[in-house]
Amino acid sequence: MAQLLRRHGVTPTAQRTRIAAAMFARGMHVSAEDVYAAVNQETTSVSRATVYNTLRLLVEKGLINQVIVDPSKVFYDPNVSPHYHLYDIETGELTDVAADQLEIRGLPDLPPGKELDGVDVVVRLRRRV
Amino acid sequence: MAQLLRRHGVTPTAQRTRIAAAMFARGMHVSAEDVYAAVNQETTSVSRATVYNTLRLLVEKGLINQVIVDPSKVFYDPNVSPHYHLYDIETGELTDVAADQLEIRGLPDLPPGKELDGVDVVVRLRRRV
DNA sequence: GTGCTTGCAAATGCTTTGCACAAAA
DNA sequence: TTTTGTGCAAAGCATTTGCAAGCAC
Repeated sequence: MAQLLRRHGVTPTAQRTRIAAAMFARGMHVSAEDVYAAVNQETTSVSRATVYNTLRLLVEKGLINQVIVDPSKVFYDPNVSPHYHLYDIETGELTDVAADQLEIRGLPDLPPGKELDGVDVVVRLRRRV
Repeated sequence: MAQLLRRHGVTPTAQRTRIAAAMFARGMHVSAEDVYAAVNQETTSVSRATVYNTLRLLVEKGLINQVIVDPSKVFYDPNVSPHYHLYDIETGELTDVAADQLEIRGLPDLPPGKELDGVDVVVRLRRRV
């Protein structure tokens, strides 16, 4: 884990290593609060400030991604390969869909001077009525 | 405007009419704070609470949509026909793309007991380097 | 008159920041 | 030793809520 951090230009402190390990161990989409809870399961040893700072840093360095699907909080995703999301608007459950399953055609011409940063696709689900 | 509200099952009070009018007049994506400012340009006459309550109500009743692209605040969109978004991550500018320009294929099978609520597509742009 | 609406201010919840202390280079 | 990281508590912001007074039907 320390290797991975260093390879991405992040100094691997004890706290950062534990946070990154927690993210990749779950392999799932988690909120900052989830990470805070996971890292501090036994004893409280990593502060909220450090959790938030580190998550921001890991996003900057490309180790994880932000997922913006819920207006009330941000999710973090250790899967940085191209993929899309299923989001259950009732339970909050967030699931990956591999990018090669889904084909998008007809992307419009981009405005001049702009380039593509990425395409987010969120398929919203609800309980069948 | 009052007609429109009534047709959607919303009792058209003075405040709600002004809020809805402000939304549709701009025809653009706005935040709650933008609406609050627009409605109170001259004299302060609609409270924040009412702006937030009314926007929530208009979303419930299907007159407008929420757009979730920015982790720090929600945008509201008076365009409820199917369409996607271009989002400039640097300027915050949000632009519509008509749905018929873009084709999505290979949507995965939905989990049992769930149905589609909608598909959000956000094309993120950045300044070309 | 009864029930929905409004507005104020207070509360909430996620996230960021200031600053002193500790650890890394 | 000079820079970088950590933690606490406080601050910040968008949004929601409790409650009393006002309007709709």
